[in-house]
Amino acid sequence: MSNITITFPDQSTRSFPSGVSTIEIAENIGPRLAKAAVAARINSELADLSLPIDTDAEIEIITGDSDAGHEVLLHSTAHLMAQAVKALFPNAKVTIGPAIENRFYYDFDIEGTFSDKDLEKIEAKMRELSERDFTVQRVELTRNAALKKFDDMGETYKVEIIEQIDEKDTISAYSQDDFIDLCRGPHVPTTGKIKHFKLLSTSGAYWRGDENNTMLQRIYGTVFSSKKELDEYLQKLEEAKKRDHRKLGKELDLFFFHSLSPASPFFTDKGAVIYNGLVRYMRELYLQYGYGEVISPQVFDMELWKQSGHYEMFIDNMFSMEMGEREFGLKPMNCPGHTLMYSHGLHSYRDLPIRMADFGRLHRFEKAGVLSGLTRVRSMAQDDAHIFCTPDQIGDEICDLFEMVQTVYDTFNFKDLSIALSTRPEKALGEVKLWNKAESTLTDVLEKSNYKFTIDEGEGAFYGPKIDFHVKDALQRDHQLATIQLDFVLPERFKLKYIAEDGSEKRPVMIHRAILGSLERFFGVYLEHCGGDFPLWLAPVQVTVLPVSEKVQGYAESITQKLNAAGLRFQLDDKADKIGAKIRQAELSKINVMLIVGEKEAEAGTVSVRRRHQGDLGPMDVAELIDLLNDEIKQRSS
RNA sequence: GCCUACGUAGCUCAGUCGGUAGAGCACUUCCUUGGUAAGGAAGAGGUCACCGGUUCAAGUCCGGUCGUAGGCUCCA
Repeated sequence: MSNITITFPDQSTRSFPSGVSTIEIAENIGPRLAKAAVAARINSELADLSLPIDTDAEIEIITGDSDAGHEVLLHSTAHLMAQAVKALFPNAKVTIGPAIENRFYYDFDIEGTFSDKDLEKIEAKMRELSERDFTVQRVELTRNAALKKFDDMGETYKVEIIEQIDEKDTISAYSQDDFIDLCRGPHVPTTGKIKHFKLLSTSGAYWRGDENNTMLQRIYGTVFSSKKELDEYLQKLEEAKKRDHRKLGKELDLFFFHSLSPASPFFTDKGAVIYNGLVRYMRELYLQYGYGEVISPQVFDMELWKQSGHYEMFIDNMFSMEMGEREFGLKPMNCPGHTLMYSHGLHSYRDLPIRMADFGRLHRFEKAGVLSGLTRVRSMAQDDAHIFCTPDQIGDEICDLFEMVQTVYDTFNFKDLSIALSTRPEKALGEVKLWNKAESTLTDVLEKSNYKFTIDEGEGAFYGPKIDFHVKDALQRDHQLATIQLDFVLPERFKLKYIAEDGSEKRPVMIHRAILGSLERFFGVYLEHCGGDFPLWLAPVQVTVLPVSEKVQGYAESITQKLNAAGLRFQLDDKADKIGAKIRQAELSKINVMLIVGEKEAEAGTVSVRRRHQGDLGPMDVAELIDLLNDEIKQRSS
């Protein structure tokens, strides 16, 4: 038998007999590597560890703790789960079971549904199947053989999938014990490699994601290469639950919902301080960047929405009302109203760009099933603005916007900005020519900027392409916040114009843009990001005065008068509680600054300062403290 | 909209086999006047989401409605 040369990622080479498998190579290198191995990469192609290699090749041994290995592990665990389900529910039909980020799922067509008890049983069965350590065997089939095999088994979904596989592609299946599943692979060599897994939840899911198809039963689960990683992941899920903005919103008394106005938040006085703080901050930036703020109507004759295209594209998401002869629509967006404001007067090219900001309340009738806390609501406001400009002003405007976005995200301590350009969707208004022009303008500006960006084909708004900004929060979750959308359609529909240098009438371009996005959603995302520990400038209660006993009530009141005069948001906790209880209460309410005043302080004319999560900072002069706090507020430090 | 789960005091949650409702925190009052994360006692607080059905009897069983939550493109 001849020998072949294997090249490793570090470029070292070794000779092996032809027909050697990656697992044999791994064993040759060391038993620990062989144990951790889940798959191989042979000449950059993912493959099973058992695949015989008969020519010179570059190989990489993939372990479960790498990204590629984790994906293999996730996918193999989905198979193990399918095997367990088929063992416990022989009538279940399998469909698909891919790996997704940190999790996997598998959709089954079964009579009835899976209960939590079923999940436990399935997980127990999976443990049993894992311990029996079956060999996972790859089989390659001809198209007809595959069709016959899965048809004989009654796996109609698999038959449907095989029918759609490209005739040129190899059809493969993987078996473990008596279970066989159509799959491209690769997979772990034996079921015993799958140890640290947990089933997470069940839900309904439509076959191929189409609500006209059969509803399948989906089970989500996760798996890691070590118990430590699994525990860390589960812990992260717990942490996310603790920081859930709905939970924090209730605990900190910031907002609530009522069934008589579904999905429409009520912000309490405390929540409104934060909400208005966000608005005030944006207004300051507007002043700096040359925006003018307007106030526009809430309700418009349907005529407007017909002209704008919303009637055609968005009516299912609009609140509407009939009043006598006329039909009105509650505005879901500000843009059509803004075109009316633009058209109210004549504009010279000298007036452009006009940057029209509006915090107007918007209503969108979102489907009941998609509503969620503050992140998906029916009543909201945006830090919305429309920029009316000439086509050659677009570049400068977008550069300014990039700068503004960066400033805002720095203020809120959001790192890891990523940018996506979304292009023309299937359901779109306007000529393809206009779309192409808009898309190439945005691509140009993006390429000139230093930002990295990806392209989301077909994800644009129906009136124009857009640039979306994503950030990562404190738990590394991705959120889309800012958006910049180019629009050549609305100006056309509303016949907007400006008088150009040569006296002719020209069509302006509209840029729709929001930096925080919806204030409601931003509120929720930021609440989770900061975990309820708001910076001083946004905190609903900035300072609380805690008298040690009733003897110093008068002195405590004199302190609150000074705080009041300094324009700070304060509280006085003059309940008959002991100081420890008052401090505990203030810490739980996440109040930034606690001022403890007792007889010592009253005599010296000072306050003892305690900052949230920091403990006792010692006595300080009140005037001095107020200066420090006002500085901190002015700088918006986080 | 569809699937599943849930809805009991302001909040967090018990409530077994169907027999008319409970705790802790918060609240009110009283005692305690204290020094950096919970002093003590008493009291008040409920149309068990809503509507209907079964039953001698429903928080509990059945049906419906409303609301809330997790999902519903991530190609075998």
